[in-house]
Amino acid sequence: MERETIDKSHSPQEISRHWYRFWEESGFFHADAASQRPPFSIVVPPPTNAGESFHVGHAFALTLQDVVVRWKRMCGFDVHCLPGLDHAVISAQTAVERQLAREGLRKEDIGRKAFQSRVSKWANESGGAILSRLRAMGYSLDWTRFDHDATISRSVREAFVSLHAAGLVYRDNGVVNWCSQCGTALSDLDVDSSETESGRLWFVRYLVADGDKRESIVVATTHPETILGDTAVAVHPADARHRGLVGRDVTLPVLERRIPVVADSAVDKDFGTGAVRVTPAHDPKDFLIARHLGLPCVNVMDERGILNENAGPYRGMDRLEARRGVVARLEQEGLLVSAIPRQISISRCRRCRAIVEPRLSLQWFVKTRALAEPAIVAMEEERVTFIPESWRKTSIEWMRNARDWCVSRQLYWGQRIPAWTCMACKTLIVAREDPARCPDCGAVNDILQDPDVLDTWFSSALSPYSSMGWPDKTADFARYYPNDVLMATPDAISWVSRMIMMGLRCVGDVPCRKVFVNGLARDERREKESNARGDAIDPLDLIEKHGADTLRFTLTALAAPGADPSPGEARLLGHRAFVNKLWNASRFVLLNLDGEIARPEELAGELSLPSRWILSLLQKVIARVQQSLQGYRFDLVAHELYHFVWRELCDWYIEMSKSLLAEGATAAKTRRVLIDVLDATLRLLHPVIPFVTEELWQKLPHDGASIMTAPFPLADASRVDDPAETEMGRLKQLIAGVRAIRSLYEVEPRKKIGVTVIARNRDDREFVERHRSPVLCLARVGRLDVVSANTERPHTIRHLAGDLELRIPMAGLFDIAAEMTRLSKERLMTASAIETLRKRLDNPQFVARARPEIVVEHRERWGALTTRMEKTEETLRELTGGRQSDGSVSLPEE
RNA sequence: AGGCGCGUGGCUCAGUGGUAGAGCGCUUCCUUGACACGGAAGAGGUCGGUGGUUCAAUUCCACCCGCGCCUACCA
Repeated sequence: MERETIDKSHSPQEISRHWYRFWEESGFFHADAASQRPPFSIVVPPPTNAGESFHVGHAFALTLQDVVVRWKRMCGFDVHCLPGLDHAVISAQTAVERQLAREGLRKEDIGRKAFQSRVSKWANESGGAILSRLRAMGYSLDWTRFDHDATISRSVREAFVSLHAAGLVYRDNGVVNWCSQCGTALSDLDVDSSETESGRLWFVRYLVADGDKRESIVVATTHPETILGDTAVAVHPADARHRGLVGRDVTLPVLERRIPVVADSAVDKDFGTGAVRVTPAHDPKDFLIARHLGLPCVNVMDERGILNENAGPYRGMDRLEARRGVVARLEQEGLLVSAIPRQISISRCRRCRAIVEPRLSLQWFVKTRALAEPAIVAMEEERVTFIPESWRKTSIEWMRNARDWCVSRQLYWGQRIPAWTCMACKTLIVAREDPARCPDCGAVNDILQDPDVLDTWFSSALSPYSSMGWPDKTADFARYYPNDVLMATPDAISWVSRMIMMGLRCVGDVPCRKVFVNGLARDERREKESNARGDAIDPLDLIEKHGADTLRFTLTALAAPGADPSPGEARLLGHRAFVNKLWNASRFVLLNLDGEIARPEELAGELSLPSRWILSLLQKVIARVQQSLQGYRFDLVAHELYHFVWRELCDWYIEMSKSLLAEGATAAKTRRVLIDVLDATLRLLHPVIPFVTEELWQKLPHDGASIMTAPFPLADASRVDDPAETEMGRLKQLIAGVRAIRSLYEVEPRKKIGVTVIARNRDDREFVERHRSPVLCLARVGRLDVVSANTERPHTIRHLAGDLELRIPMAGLFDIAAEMTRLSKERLMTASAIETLRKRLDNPQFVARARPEIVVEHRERWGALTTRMEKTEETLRELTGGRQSDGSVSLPEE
């Protein structure tokens, strides 16, 4: 048979590109709605196309997702998993506005149409960068179904119109988060309010109008410039200090406007002076008070954050300029009582980082509470389950507290709101199709569409079914909805919550049955990965340096529930070494295939101990890996396979196979076992490290076109062989025991030594004889004797390897004092272990109340330790005798 | 302030009501034909603190301390 050659190490870049193209061109990623196989579908949380592309957090969630996808596919499922990419309307628009600014232009200068085509171009480039990273990571996504614009806009209209008809979407004036740099409203989730800055709390005196000059009320404010928009001063109705002023007017400083003093229970009596200025256009709470009491609203700022005509002398200034002006004026007029330093929390736009201020404007809102109720019920009834479970509570909590969601954005780029106004009769029309005429007055002209677009998350929330062609009744939708699972990062939990609300409302079922939430990716400084900070790690750099398999294996191994992975350099190197180890184990197998190879059915006959042992172990590994995958314990999957490959297959089986391959009697079967075990191992590893496993699998004798369509291994109970595992355990202990003594006495690694085993009985003797060959080879023993207890020679190194007693005569000198120190330490350790057990066994309560098998186990352990103790003490006595004669002992050369 | 989570060897993390584990790092020795991205052997932890439940607590409970994430408030 002609076999491929294999290098000493592999080149991840080349094989990755090669195999990804092969998989994609072979159509292995496609879902097939006509398939007879059971369906399995996954919702992809779309990476935001925000120009910063794709960070480690995405790589983390998507890697775990691809592990599931590949595993399910190998288990025979027809898997539906599409690449996702959301519009990120603000980011896209901001990026293009910056480009324009460099050309000295504003979006208004080039017009909506031209602007949109520029954003579209930008989004394609930026999106392309993300999509190429998804490929580089090896994600097996169905690219043939990736079509993110055409159907989405129909889905969005359908959802919006039906929600509006049900009264769950409405248009109203409201105080919303306003980003004056982006020039748009933002939802609560678009705002980052974690930052504080040093500011001041100013105390300002408002004089009572028509009153005594001494009558006044003092209010506190952190934003003095907005007093220009005050329309009242509010106090608590039960506050005795101010009761007399309620109903009277005060004079607004600077503008000299008369405003009333009102009572409202929303005021906190204990804060500041207990009197609060009411600025309905710039504070959500004040807005509610004003609405309640019928107070006017005065907006003093335009959409760019510049003070407007309502600001009197400060018109045209920005906020800080106006603030300085107002403060100076108040000081001049003696109305500034005091100013104390204070940390003020500031809100920033998550996209452009500009400071966000509340501002009154006409917007579209989604009634979150009403949508949340059925979603909360669905979670409580476990129609959606969370992994880890605790996220359910977080999601419910989020839904309970969510305020109405502002979904309109004053942008040029994004899904236009399907609402029109008839200029003739002012009727508001919300419709699926562009209206040709006004349904009210019949006008055909001057029906203007709302200029606003929808929040990115509005359409993203629909993606679990919009991507399947909803609202059309497509075969995909019928087959793959609801999705089986959604795999998300923790910061997407509010997005997931909205998705569940929208799914239940729009299509009447949850978007997915399970939500898996992974840990939060951190950088090497253990800080949260952040796009906004701009120094996030680009997974592409890691891939180029270490290979996608290494990155994937690292992320998988770090995916312990609740743990926050940080794929630092050292960690990646450790896992890269594993990939290399696997490569070289495969190389060993490939280089040893010349010669007869037993047919699979021949393994049913007699087999060597190591072969029985590794096959038995493999079954257990398969079972544990399956179980871990089912429980989303990706960390355990990685650790299990790491340990099996390195610590069992390589360290023991491959080592022992060397002598088995050298003997005619065992060689053919050993080749078969090596191939079978490696083949199964590669298939087990394929979901985690797809590229290298494909490369190796293709080089090995194999059936089928690709490892990714090969069946995932199933445990074969008939191969489980506990006696073989026990026997192998004893053998490993014997070899390790000799090695430990060699190392302790710094025996030259090349030098062969002699070992005598003290056989207690026939069983011990036969055991050693049976395994003479691996002991000679793996422990570098030149001569192995088995003697009865009465033939032991004094003054040799004595060692207990498990239950076997070894005597190792050392060539040359050995230090009695050192040997005694070692044994004394061992005696001490053993004594303390015996003491602990003795105490328990002497306690009548323990014997009476502990489970009987525990008591038995304690007795057995106590017995074994006592025997060990006796041996150790015996040796110490012998050594003491030896020292009495000459202080050290010279032993004959072996 | 509230919700959730986390505190186990130098680092990152598993785990368990009854002998404390892994990977990386560290120490010593070794280029022996799969692999120096390697091999062999080691060192290293009173499992955050205090109480409680129990024959027995790193594990269960309570409180405390420290850290993280999220939400809210901040005139």
